[in-house]
Amino acid sequence: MTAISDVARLAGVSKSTASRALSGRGYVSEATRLRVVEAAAEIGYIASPNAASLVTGRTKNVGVVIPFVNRWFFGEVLEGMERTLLAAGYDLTLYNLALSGPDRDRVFDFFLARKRVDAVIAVGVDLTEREVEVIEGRGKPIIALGGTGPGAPRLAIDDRGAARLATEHLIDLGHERIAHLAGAGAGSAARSVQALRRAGFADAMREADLHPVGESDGMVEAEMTLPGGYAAALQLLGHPATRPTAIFAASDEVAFGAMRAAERLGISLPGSLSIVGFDGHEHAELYGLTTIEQFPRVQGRFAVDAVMRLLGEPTGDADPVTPDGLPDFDRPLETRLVVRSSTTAPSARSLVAR
Amino acid sequence: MTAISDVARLAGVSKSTASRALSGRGYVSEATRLRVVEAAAEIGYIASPNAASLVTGRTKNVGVVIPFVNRWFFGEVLEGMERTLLAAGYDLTLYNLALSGPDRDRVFDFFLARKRVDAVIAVGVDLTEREVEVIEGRGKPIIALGGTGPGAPRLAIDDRGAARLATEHLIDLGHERIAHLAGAGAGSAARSVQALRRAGFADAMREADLHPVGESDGMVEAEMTLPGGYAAALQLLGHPATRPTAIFAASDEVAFGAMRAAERLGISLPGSLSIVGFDGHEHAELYGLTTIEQFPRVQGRFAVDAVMRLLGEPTGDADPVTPDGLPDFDRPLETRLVVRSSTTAPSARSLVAR
DNA sequence: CTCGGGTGTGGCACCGGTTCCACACCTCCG
DNA sequence: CGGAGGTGTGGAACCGGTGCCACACCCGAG
Repeated sequence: MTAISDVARLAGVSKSTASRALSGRGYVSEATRLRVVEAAAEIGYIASPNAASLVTGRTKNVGVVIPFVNRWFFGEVLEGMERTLLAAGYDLTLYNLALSGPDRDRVFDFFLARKRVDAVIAVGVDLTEREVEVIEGRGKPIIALGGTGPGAPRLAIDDRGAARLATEHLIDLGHERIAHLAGAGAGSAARSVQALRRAGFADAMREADLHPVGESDGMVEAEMTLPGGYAAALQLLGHPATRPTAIFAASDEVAFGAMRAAERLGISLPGSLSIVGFDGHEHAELYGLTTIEQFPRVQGRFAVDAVMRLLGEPTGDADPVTPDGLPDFDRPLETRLVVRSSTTAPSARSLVAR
Repeated sequence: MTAISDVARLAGVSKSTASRALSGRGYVSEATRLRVVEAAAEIGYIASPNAASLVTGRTKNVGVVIPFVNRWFFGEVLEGMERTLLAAGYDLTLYNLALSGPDRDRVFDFFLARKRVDAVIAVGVDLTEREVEVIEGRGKPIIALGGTGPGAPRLAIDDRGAARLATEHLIDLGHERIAHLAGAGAGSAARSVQALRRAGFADAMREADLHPVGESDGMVEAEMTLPGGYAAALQLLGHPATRPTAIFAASDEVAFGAMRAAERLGISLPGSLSIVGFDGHEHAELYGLTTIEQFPRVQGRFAVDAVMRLLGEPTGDADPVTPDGLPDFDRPLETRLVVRSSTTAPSARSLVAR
């Protein structure tokens, strides 16, 4: 519609001067700069990012690959990223891919490979080497937030250590019959994060010389949702004889489902059953859930800041960097155990029942 | 990196022939088309969308404005839109704007006004006339999904009618002391949708000649979240003398909060209190919540289909259209009352206590 | 006074595609 | 047999910016 040449004509200067005046690069006298800016405002000129990208090779757009938007953790991360990107003048293009398969390949080989994004952030996705190569081969940074997989720089919490901490909290309270509601990797997403949390649970149990209750090492797989936790907990708590006195759930949503299942079965909380979750869900306080807090909104911001650094954009300084100003991919992101009313020492009766 | 001229050279044809062969427009002999396609595959050529948009004016990118990502309804809508867009070969650029103010203006005046999106979908946003004008003035379609406000074509449920239906369900069960947990418009988002639901509640009460309980016409404002519903319900249920026997909550999340508050106060459900929600949240079944179901994932698909129609793209035929093949913006989207265990007739005692 | 360097501006090529137009060729029909 | 019309291809302009380069001017230093 209105191009920079229109602005230039109206301001009585050349295209190049108009470009310099509007972008702030190169020499322009203050007087002409003002004339150009006014002319631009007068005709409602807005630069075409396409044309600019074509020559500069920068799109000011970041692609975000995320398996879910409607699980609390992912939604928070996404909101954190979007706000930070918007503030930096960047667009966020969303690729919501739940599964592996042709759709996933199409996203990496076509959508992300085109020159439409400057960088890629993969949230909770186990990237394959090939996927990382496709993106980096086109000269774009790709970073992972959570998830596992080789190749890409990663920002992540210490899932194994945090899971161990959660389990140790139960052990310290005196529990001996402890079960783990482990996340079942729906699709490929974040499957191995669940494996890390399992390992942390096993670490703590082994060290305390405790045998997990029930079959399969005291772990029951649950889909990482509230109904998933409910179903798995029903199964786990079904037989009073083998019932654990405490549960470590792989996520708060799973923990909420387990709480609901206990309620349904008439098991009082925390009297007969302690539950600890993982995430720091916004409802955890209301339900009195002890949990490992992580801070997904902040993580989203850190991920964007890291990408901005890799792209050479100026950023704030609140995020972790190494001394040379690059993002610090080695230091784990912050987690914190928050003890609430869902965990307590096991009752005398349940200890005897052992 | 690799441009179409490289492909052309390798295939031994001109740029224009290569372009025709790859895009499928214009005459190309089958033999040359094959040669070009092979050459492209050989060097891993992927067309630059920027260059194409520059001349065609189409970006194959849709901007989505949405106030929250992390509330169930909005998350579902977003996932529905993203899948549908991806299938159509379109990108989704996300603008998560919770509030009015300079950020919001910046999104409309700068981000959306640029030639980077072909169309805009605003979800649960009360668009101002100016905002619609900015987008349409640049020749791009803008449609609203839910929300209110003038100007833009809108796809929406019948909020008022559905709220009335929910309230009538309680009245039909015999309740007379009914309260409404009304949504407080956090920021500007969807405020007036909450007003429509209030009006539907009032319609039903008036028609049944019932006086709402409590001050302010039996309505207590709640933030549209679970903790919001909890806090508001604590307030509403605090005085046994004025306690309602039934609550219509403006959303399922508010209803869940109210259920939690009732539990905390020792009010048995549904014996002493019936609750009906609004949305058809994925946890409603598990908590036995009677609710007005709507289908946000499908709504997201419909919204995208409507935009595709406006852009002249071929689409599936599952969505509502008028006889002339344009999106049907007049027919309300589907809702359905689903009765579960959270609603029942009031107990004899509570009727006497009246 | 001359020369060097900083400042301000315009011309022009270029990014990577699409599309219009001209042209060549072939076929079919009157 | 000539012309109309369909098919296949290349040349070149163009989309809307950016950035290199040349040039003009001014000022201060030698």
